[in-house]
Amino acid sequence: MNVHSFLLSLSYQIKHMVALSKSDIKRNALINATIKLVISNGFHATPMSKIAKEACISPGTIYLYYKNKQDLINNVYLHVKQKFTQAIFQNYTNNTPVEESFKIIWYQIADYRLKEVAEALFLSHCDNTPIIDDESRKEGIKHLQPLLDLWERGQIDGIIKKACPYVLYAYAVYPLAFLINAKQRDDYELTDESKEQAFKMAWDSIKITEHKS
Amino acid sequence: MNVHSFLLSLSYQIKHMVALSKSDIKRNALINATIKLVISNGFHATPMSKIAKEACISPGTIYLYYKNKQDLINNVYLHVKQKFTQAIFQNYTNNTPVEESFKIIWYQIADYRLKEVAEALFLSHCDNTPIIDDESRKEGIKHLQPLLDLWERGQIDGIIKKACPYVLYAYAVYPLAFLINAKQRDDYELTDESKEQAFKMAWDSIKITEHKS
DNA sequence: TTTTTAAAAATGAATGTTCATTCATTTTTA
DNA sequence: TAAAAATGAATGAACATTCATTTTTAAAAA
Repeated sequence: MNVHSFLLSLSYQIKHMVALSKSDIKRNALINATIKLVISNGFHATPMSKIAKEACISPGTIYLYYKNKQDLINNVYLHVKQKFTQAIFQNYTNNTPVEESFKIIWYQIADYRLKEVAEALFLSHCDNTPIIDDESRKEGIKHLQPLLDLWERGQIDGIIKKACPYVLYAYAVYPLAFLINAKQRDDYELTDESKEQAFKMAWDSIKITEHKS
Repeated sequence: MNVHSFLLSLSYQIKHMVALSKSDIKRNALINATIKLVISNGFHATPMSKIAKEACISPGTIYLYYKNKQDLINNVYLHVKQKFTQAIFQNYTNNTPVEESFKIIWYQIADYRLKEVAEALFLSHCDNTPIIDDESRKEGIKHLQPLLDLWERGQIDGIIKKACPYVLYAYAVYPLAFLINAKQRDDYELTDESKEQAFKMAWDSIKITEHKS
């Protein structure tokens, strides 16, 4: 590849990046503004005008991207949910032993929530509140399938308790949301050590306990 | 006790009940209306006029009982929180063995949430949302002290893991909130059997695992 | 017991503000 | 230079809160 064609392809790539960005930059700014304001004020207490200001665009522009306020929040929810599930399954392959797989996914969840605190709070907010349409909410749950499959595999192997996915999720994953919330609101600190401890507790709760013979 | 004095005391009691009720009936109607509407619409999407209508009083009357909308929600939150903690510790005495004590309290929590579904959803809503003032929120946490003390006792006895109260709470109590939410929203059913299973998972997560010798 | 009366409680229409959404105009793009 | 994108002031609806008026209460007087 000579210099000329390299520069040509580079300029094309940059142009293409910019072209992609055009509206995507705005869309991202909008999403982040929504998340930020919703977690600190609540959805209905956050005016569109403030979201617009935070995203450095005009209120009218929001309506070029989303039909209305409800459509905005549904889409932001789905976007975050997708990013979340994308992040947590990235290192997972389904031929790894169950406990190790679970550990990998669990740590991905913990690390995602610790890194993307705002998004984590936003998800908690949406999941405990009637602001999201039922349809979008159902859509958001689907993405967890690989984890449910993993649990089923564990159950077949006699490693994981025969509880339904809701119960397993409640003990193995949901507590993390509480810890992140506490970390934000109170003075609780989630160190590497307590993360390890929290994982052990998650695993202890869903694994089948071996009895002393 | 003769008939006369019986009737006298009865009329006194009724009068006293009615006397107590006067504003208490309204206050209760107001609280229940708020809970009902907040869990189905969210706080900021619930107008005072609707709360008033649901409680069968006039919008203006609310302001005789509460300073403003924020004051109303703070008070409802504290009221429910108090009722909750009152309910869950009612059979607890601190000279019962740790595991049994925990089981008693845990089942009280589960049963309260199953019976008072609206209140349970309301608490989830408030605890994951910025609608409650920090001050009221802090006030609401205090009431859990007996449970924290129990855990400390368990830690001293070497029965319960040496995790901080936040972590213990996240695994031993918080998952119940998820299960109740799921029960409401989805088709998940919480039977006596799965309740037992959930308790076992809660206990398995916080107890110290004995190693095979 | 019935009537009177002043205080307390409750009412709901009116007020002023906030906000979602629109659209005529301006700016940017290619 | 025409089409596309963005703007932000204007509109109308919704809502929290107020307060002049009405209703209820219960104690005092008849």
